[in-house]
Amino acid sequence: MSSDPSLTKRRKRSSEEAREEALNAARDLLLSGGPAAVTLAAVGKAAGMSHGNVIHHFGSAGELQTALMGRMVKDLSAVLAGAVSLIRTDEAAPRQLTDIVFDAFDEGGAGYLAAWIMLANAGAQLEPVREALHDLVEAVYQELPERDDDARNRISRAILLLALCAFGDSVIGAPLRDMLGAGNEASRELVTGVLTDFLARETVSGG
Amino acid sequence: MSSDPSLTKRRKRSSEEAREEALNAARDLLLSGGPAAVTLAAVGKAAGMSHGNVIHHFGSAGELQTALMGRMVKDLSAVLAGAVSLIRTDEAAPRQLTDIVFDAFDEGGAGYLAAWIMLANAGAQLEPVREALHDLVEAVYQELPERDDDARNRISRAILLLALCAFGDSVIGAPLRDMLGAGNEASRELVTGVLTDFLARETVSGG
DNA sequence: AATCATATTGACATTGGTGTTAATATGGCA
DNA sequence: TGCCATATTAACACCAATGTCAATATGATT
Repeated sequence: MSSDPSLTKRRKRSSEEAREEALNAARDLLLSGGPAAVTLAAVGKAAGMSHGNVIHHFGSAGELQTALMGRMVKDLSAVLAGAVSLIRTDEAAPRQLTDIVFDAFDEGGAGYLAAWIMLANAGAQLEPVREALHDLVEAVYQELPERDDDARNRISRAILLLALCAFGDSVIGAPLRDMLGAGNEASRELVTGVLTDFLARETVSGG
Repeated sequence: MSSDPSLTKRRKRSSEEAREEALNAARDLLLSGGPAAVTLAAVGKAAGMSHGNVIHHFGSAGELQTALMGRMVKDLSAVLAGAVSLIRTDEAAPRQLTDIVFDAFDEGGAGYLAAWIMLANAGAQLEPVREALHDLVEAVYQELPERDDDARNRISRAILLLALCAFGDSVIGAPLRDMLGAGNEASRELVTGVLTDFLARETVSGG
């Protein structure tokens, strides 16, 4: 009467598996319920383990937060790196670049995460993004027919605007677009237009 | 030995004064320490009252949060309304408009607040901003020499981009600009340039 | 001055999140 | 199969934040 395999009391995962499942649960909780929803008990329940076990794998609640931030920043960096390789192989129309970065920020929850990081005064956590952004600027730059300091500068500015808008849109875009009577794609179209201008202006000097 | 006026044990403010002082303290705490720093005890201490008194004036911690959100949204709306009247009197160069909105988001802490609101799934709190944005679009629109649906649409998009960037820059702008080697004014200059394009394009059709 | 409404306080109870520990089950390995 | 490292758990103590309440001080009004 106690041999039902579906009623297994415990399930022993590897340390990495346990961490990964807990981080996935924590991420879902953050996106659905905000920072306050990311508690040890809630994460444990969502991941199918006791809250004590979560502590066992991360050390403390704070370190769980840090790990979550680190993983999502890593994901964002990976997506940006993907954009880099795409740019280097394909011709990567501005709209593609826009979509990649926008998707990275809202699908992966990177926007909410970044906002959380900044609100928590943990801006240093974003550091790994620096290299990814740098690579992205460099990749776009290398695609330009005319390369000089001014061009690289222009690309940097374009990426800055792209990142600002992608972040902003992921966090507050929905209500803002609604207030302004703009469609779902409005922000992306807008940024794509600006990017196109920035990239097409390589023959004109100054501005 | 007990007649020192500076040692007054209690100070009885009006209900409105007490609320205002508590909200100011709560706002400062939010900006300096993040959402987690806004506790009844901390707010009370910063405002010079007991935490019980804070509850007495707001009803609960949640209602304090709601009140804080409401006040800061109201402040933001007021700043935007100020931009409207400025546009209607002065000629309001794009850079002025940029500065007003950017300042509203980072000086008043509206950016952090909006991020907090969105993270907490309280997006409905932003509703009062709708009218302010609408008025702003209308004010800029009325300044255009050539007014038609397309022009109004273009203004809406410009305001959307302005708001997205102002919000994004106030929350995550500092680290992003640093990563991209851009100066403090980079975001504003960038947006001003785009705004100028949007406003100057009134003679050209389409795009 | 006496009265009154209420802003204010301190002490208490409660709840929820965090962290600790000892005991237990699990899966790999010899 | 038996052993062992460790993932896992339940029960505990602890603390911080929230909320309640009775008592008190304060400023205004009469």
